[in-house]
Amino acid sequence: MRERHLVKDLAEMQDGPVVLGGWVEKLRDQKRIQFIILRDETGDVQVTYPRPQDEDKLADSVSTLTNGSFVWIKGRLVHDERVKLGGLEIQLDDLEIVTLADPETPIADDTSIDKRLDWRFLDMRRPEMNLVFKVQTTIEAAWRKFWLENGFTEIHSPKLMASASESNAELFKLEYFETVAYLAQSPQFYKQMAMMAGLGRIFEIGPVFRADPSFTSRHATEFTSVDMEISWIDSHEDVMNFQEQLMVAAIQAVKDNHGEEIKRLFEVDVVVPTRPFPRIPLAEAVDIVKARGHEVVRGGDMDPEGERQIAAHVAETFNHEFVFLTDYPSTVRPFYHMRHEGNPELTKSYDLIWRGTEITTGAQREHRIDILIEQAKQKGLDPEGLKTYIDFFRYGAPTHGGFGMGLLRVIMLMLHQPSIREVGFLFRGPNRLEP
RNA sequence: GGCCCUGUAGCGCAGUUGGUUAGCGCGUCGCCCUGUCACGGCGAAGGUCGCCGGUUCAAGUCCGGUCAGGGUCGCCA
Repeated sequence: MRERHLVKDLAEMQDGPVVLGGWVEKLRDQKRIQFIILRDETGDVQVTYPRPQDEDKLADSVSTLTNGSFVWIKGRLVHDERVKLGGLEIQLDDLEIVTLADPETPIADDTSIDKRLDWRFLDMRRPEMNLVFKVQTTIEAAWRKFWLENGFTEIHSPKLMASASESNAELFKLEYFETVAYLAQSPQFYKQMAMMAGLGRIFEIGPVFRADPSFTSRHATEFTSVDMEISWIDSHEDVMNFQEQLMVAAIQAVKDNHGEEIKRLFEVDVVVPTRPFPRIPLAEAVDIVKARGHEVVRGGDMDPEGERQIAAHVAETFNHEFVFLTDYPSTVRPFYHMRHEGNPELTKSYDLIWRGTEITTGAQREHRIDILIEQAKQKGLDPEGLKTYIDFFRYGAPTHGGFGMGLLRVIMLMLHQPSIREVGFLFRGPNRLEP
């Protein structure tokens, strides 16, 4: 493989010969001097070529360049205060055109997100987009580091299933030889299975699918779910405690590695949250929101405006961007959430809200098979249809709990972006299967 | 799926009460330009006004339908 220098390293290098590979961001083609703004995945640099005489092949070659063309540049690095772009430039010695680009691009920086998604590979040449995926990589690495240091095992659960993992709604159905299969909408049952398998602590980062015709800035039909499950917990408080540490680890890592660049490109200050995060029982949160003038109409659950209101309350009262809403009513939670001892109306569950957007649902799970079956029946589910799942609990089960978190929502909120579409590699929604 | 909004050049937009040849900025192309850096100057190309139908002497403009997109709600992560 041909060695090349990266633009981001040039500032620290001494003047001398360099080789760069990248694409033409802008060509300023004057009669006597030519400037190429060259970009690679790490930054922009000016390449300069003063035409030595009227007839010059290299200058003619530069003139053929179009924006977006991929090229090799051979030249000499020169630090020069005149150059506003980083105080340095490359004096061009040789140009190799790898591929010329069509001169007119179908999108520009101010193009709406939907058209930019059509041409995502062009959109992602923007430094902001490059940074988004570096941030994502840093977040996942921080989580993995935390998990590995705390004795977790990684699992990869199947995404093809014979039946629904939770409800029959929102399921994608597909042909499967002589029968049908469904795409997993959650690894929920499998990560619980791992507890009964004695794995103790597990995590999974993987795709999930929801056939939900939802048109909002924070929903997709396929997205990456971050899941964790742990045994031997006393309550959902133990799960929240782990999640806090994960969020702090990720945000600290992003701040350390990309804080300045995020400030420069997104004008966002990355704020590492303090622990513990505020915790508010849901019933109390509903009252707080009501006192602020927003009546939550749906029975005992929080609506999006309520989540924004409670986030505003928490920001004012605790100066905190996160809040755990805890102890949701059993009416709005799935059958496998454990209920409070002595109060079956409430579950040992929580949602994590970050700046007004829900990013996580977590809970202690019901591990006692007879109670689990009873709760399924109360939800109108047929235990026969859940046989594979319920059998997990038949041969001994530890107490356990966990959570699922939307990766794109975390990144969207981290970078203060208006939509998960801005921060995903490619978006999948009810109206989008391409590219 | 409900409600609201938007579809006009490659991109972002303007278009008056329905009235001649549909404009502006960016981009693209051509010529000029010795250090530009949002380079600059001069010029040019580029349009089935989302689509179908209706009203009218006349529709980008009004009406109906339809398609696409956005926001929001429901639902969730």
